Amino acid sequence: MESKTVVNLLAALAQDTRLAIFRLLVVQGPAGMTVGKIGEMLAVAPATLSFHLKELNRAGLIQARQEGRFIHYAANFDTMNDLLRFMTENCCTAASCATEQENSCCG
Amino acid sequence: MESKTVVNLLAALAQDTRLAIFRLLVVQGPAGMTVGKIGEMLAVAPATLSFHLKELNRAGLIQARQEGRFIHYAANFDTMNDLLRFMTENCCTAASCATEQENSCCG
DNA sequence: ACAATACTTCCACTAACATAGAATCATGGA
DNA sequence: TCCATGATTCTATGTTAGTGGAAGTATTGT
Repeated sequence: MESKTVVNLLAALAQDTRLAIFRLLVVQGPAGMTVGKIGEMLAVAPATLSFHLKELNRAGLIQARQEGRFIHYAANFDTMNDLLRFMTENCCTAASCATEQENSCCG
Repeated sequence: MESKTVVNLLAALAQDTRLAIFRLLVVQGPAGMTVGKIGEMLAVAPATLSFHLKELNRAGLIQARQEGRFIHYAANFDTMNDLLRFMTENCCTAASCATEQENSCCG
């Protein structure tokens, strides 16, 4: 995973509303949640919500699935897993920090 | 770990120069590295470097140690560990993602 | 005390981000 | 076809972040 990609992923999550959206979608699992429902749960205006969903989608952290006139967004666990692996390997590996290296959350 | 803290930590790392600084310091271990040396390695102007070091320090990701007229900055592994734990527990926990939950990089 | 070195703060500028009302697009039902 | 609904895009506005030259602070050696 490239350093530039990592920065984009971190930037995507480094915002209150977006982190909240992502955490919400993680709980929902692959089924995801409609834009309207997300907006309702988090009390975010449609335009603002759309903006943040676009950001998360662009980063690859969530993915859209159209169903009729509803759009379901779901967390992309693979991307999150890659990010966590990078962070663990590159940001937490030193003499003082080499006890347990084997991490992995989603296989 | 609070959600607001997490956003601050992610924001601190979501920048090319800062991620590079942190990764560099992680490799150096507790001994850390002087500001001058960091600037030399990454080719960053003094004022810019100082700005980013301040940001990382404010987030709690690095810590300063004065030695004579040199200031050594070292990665704060505890903070990084807490962040990784939060991310694993809150951003990667769903039906489709509950295989191995036990992660931890620095004890 | 003076000069040199190591960093930081100040400042001004530019670019990027966040927000939301209004307009628009797309889908499904009457 | 027309309308209602779900979601996005357009547009405007305010805020925050990143950059680096110049000036300031702190420490060491002479």
